[in-house]
Amino acid sequence: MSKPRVIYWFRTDLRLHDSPALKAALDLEPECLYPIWTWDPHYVYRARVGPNRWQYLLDCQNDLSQSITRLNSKSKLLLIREAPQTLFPKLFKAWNVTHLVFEKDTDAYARERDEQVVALAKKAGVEVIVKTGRTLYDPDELVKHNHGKPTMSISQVQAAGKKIGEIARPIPAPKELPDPGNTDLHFEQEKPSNEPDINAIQRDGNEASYLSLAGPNGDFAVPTIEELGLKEVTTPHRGGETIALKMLDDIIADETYTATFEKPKTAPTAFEPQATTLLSPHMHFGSLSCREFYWRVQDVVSDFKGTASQPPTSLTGQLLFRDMYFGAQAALGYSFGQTYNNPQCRFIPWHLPSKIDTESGLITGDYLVDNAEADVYFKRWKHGRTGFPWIDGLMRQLKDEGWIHHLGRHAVACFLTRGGCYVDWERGAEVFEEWLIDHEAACNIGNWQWLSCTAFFAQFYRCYSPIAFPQKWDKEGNFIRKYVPELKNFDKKYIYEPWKAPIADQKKWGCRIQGEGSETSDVTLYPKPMFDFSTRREICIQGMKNAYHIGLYGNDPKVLNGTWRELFDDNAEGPTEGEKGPPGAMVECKDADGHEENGDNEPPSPKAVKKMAVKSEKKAGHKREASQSTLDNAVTRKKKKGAEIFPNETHFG
DNA sequence: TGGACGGTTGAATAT
DNA sequence: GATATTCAACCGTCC
Repeated sequence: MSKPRVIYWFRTDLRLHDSPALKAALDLEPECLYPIWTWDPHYVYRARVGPNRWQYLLDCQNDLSQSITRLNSKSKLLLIREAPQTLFPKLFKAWNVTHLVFEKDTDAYARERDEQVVALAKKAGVEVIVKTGRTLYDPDELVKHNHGKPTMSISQVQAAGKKIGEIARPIPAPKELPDPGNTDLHFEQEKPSNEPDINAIQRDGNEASYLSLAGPNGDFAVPTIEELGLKEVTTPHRGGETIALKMLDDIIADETYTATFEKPKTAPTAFEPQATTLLSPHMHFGSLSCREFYWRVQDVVSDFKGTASQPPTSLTGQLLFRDMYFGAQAALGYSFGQTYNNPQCRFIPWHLPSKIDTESGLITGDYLVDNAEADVYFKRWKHGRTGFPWIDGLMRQLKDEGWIHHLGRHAVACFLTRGGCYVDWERGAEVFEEWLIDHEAACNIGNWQWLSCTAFFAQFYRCYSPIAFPQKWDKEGNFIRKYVPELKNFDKKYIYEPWKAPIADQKKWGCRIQGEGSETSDVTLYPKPMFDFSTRREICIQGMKNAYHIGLYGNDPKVLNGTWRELFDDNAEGPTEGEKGPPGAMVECKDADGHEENGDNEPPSPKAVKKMAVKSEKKAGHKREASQSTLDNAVTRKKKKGAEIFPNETHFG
């Protein structure tokens, strides 16, 4: 009997150390092992991926390929540019494959894809081996031991984990690898459709990833950013297992840091160096195993002489949160990523709700503008032009570097949703998906639900102040001086609220506080705050209180069919007007019009807002655009400029 | 059953 | 300046 001919399919496990699936492949003692990566059009065209995360992925692939070659000079990572669903049947035949091995992936899309691939393998007579390795526990096992329910708290994860048993010790990297065997591709490439191409906005060159199966040189090489047509890479953070293991070594060498780490005490304002480990993107791409991290930390903690920190605030506690979100996603599938039809997610009538495909019950990736002012808030938030230096600094760091501290993510997420803009958390999650180099769908979705108080967390009256909160760590405002350089000369007294600085001082410090964020290149200008924070906070808290009182969840029939509006006052915050409407929080009208300008640009008090809301006119057959007529006026003016500010926002509204 | 309690990371004020 | 208390009051879990 001939020896196995094995394809090892790399996906979210771009490493050689502690890979249970790779070990399973090698345990077959194969005649040949093909280490492959399939260039999935889902990632190229459908998921939101900015140039920085692309670069990180390419780093990981290059490093892995070199590591493979070090173990066997005939081998490397073979990148094949076709969708796995169409490629595998041809590949099985061409390479006479007997086994396909890969690491389990419980993401909603990945499950669908892998089910298809397994079925194709079965049809071709290829044996499939799938091993869990991405998380501390198999997410499906966590769910099973949590009474079949999504894991929604750390105590549930701990209880379920206890039943599953001890977390596995890491497996050493292989010392040798079999030859890959014949790599001829004597078959036609099936080019995937690039419609819709959600990543078009990430490119300024020609996207050439599918020109040929084995790449432009026919050598299966990792593509370049240029080949993918992507815009400039700006992050200083680089990927790859070699870097990841070095970073881990450095962390572990500092025993006190490792053993006494408490996440809530780390400073979101710290840079060079940051206060946390920066290992999250390595976890995402699998260039570092979470069990490797867990046990290296745990062994330091066990030997530590002082008082070590405990989960959930300790380093290992961070991994439990990750597993919790994976467990929630594993149980809920696609519905985890949206409010609509999600039994665990509270329904809040946020502004800028997602469009819903009523056939599938899934969000489309596009959204509706129920309120022009909220859309301006959202775009100014996204591009770091809110006029709140703490928020703008974080958003600029996110856009440029692809990483911000966890508490910084809290600050901007609270601000966009329940603590300022009252904009749908799904909008924020999409921006993070686009820009974060460590974007992990489960964790990102879960954290946005947490911060928006729609799941996992409920204390919506605990609201992050963009002025007071950062001062807990950075009274001098050094973070602001780095990421909002317009304000670098401002006195610390005004650094978090520069609009309060006297005009004479503003001139002296070389930056005037004026305008609405349209001047993006002029460093002598910084915008006025886009609203009065305490006013907006009151409006939001009232809105949350009201929505909590009504108490709907995403799978409520009234949410599914749109009759939830019967339960909300027409003047409540959000697209609440009328007794009937489209499903979810969808709205029929998109653009505000016909409002007169007045010169008053001051934010209204909560009382004034209430009064204006009562006065606002209703037009028959035409939904109200915003709850406050005066705010509409201010917005109409902003909106015209807004269209010029963000010319690239083609996929929005 | 209902009341106590915990919930990784608030803010303002008092000591 | 650091730490404790109060603020107003949410949810889900647990006994």
